[in-house]
Amino acid sequence: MLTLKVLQENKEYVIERLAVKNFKAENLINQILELDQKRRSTQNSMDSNQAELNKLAKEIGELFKNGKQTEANELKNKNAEIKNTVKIQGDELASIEKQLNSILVQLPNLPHKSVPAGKGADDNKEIRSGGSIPQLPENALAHWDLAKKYDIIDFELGNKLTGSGFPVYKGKGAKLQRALINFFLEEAILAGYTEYLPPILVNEDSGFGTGQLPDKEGQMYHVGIDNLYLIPTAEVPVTNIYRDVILSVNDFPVKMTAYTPCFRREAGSYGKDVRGLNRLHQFDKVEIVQIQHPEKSYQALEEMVNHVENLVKSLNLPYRILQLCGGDMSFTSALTYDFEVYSAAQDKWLEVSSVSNFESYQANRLKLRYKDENDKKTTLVHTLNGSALALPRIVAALLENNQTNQGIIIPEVLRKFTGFDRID
RNA sequence: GGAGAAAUGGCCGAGUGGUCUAAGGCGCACGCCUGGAAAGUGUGUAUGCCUCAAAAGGGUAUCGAGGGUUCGAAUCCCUCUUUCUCCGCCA
Repeated sequence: MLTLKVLQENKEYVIERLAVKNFKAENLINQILELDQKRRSTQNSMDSNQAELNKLAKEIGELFKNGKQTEANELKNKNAEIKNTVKIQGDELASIEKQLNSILVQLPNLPHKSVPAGKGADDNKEIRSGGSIPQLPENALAHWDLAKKYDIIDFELGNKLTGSGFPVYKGKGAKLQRALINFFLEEAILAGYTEYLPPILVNEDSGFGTGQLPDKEGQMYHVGIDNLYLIPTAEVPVTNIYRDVILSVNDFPVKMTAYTPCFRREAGSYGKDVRGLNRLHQFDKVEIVQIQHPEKSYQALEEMVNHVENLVKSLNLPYRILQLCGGDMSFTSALTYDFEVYSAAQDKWLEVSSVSNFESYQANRLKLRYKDENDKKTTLVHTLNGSALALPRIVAALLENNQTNQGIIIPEVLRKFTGFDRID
């Protein structure tokens, strides 16, 4: 969430920036500033009452010790009144803080200066592209047909076991998944990321820390009996490793990677573009996360974009990189690049990665700070993450683009992980 | 799942109602000492919020978390969480 400080000091700027995300902030900010005013005066008054109580308690103690019962009892009466006031003020303060917080979390992150205004996907800006679109044979098939032809992914079986959107990978299809996961993890490790294997169920605090709760509650599967959530991305457990942590300057950069399955309810997106692997309820993904000094976070973002670009390049997939416009960006992001690969038989661009800088927005929720050696103050860090990469759409594009009459050709870089060079 | 024990600062650890403004040690930082280092020695060493133009300073809260008793709680009571030991179950 945004800090109170930025709202107090740069109200007009915040309103202007949030308009880029098509968000009208003025009313909410006014409410916040008013509540904050109340919070401070209440706290101020409560603290001085409490100071008075502490002083009286000491005096009463002294009087008892000296055997002056009567005087002690007089002071006790005086005490009771102040104590009651403190109690009322404490309740009031808690209520104000609760209100304040509930409004504060409704404000999205400020988009970076470079973010273009826009309503949706059509207004995203292409940064660059690469690879070449393949010439497919006349009888080219979409990946769901190829999956059936070579018996490597069974969508109907997933329906039987769980429901739609939970495919079953089989034989070389299953091994291809494992190979991709290994390839992506190895590349991340080579790039200096530390591998983690985190839990895939998280508690409410973690969901709040990275911004999934309370805004996107309906998008996560919830295990009610234990009040836990299935993660929609490894970002959640991995970033939360550093919840409530104070780093020192020489801890930077923190670079972490993790493979996890990801679970998304995708409520409201039935019907369109959900065929085959295009949109699933469970899928595999390798994620990269960085925790950075605020001055270095945009440099880190570029580094992460380059990392992801090298992955799609090495898989020989035609790709393009988009900078998202304000209207298409997530609630928590300050700047996002999306990667899309071209899936030739479907004739579609498919999003396979999203790389974002959250600046201090998540850090503020996470209470993730660093301490400067010189001024001894704590400052919020910047957090970033990106998919590197999400598997299903990569598999879709690989199957479709690499189909030949002799089977599906496995990209060179994957062969040491698959142990085979084609699916036939 | 059942029974018992425990949770204190970066770490170890003392502390069973007021002198806790949390002993002592380790670590770390800075100084002194030294030719340099070690040893020795001195000082400092948490976080949030409020106050202050800022800094300094002051106030307040925090001893696993949340409630309660009391004029006063690290200390007493209740609930929860986690860890350890034993029992049960189990890949």
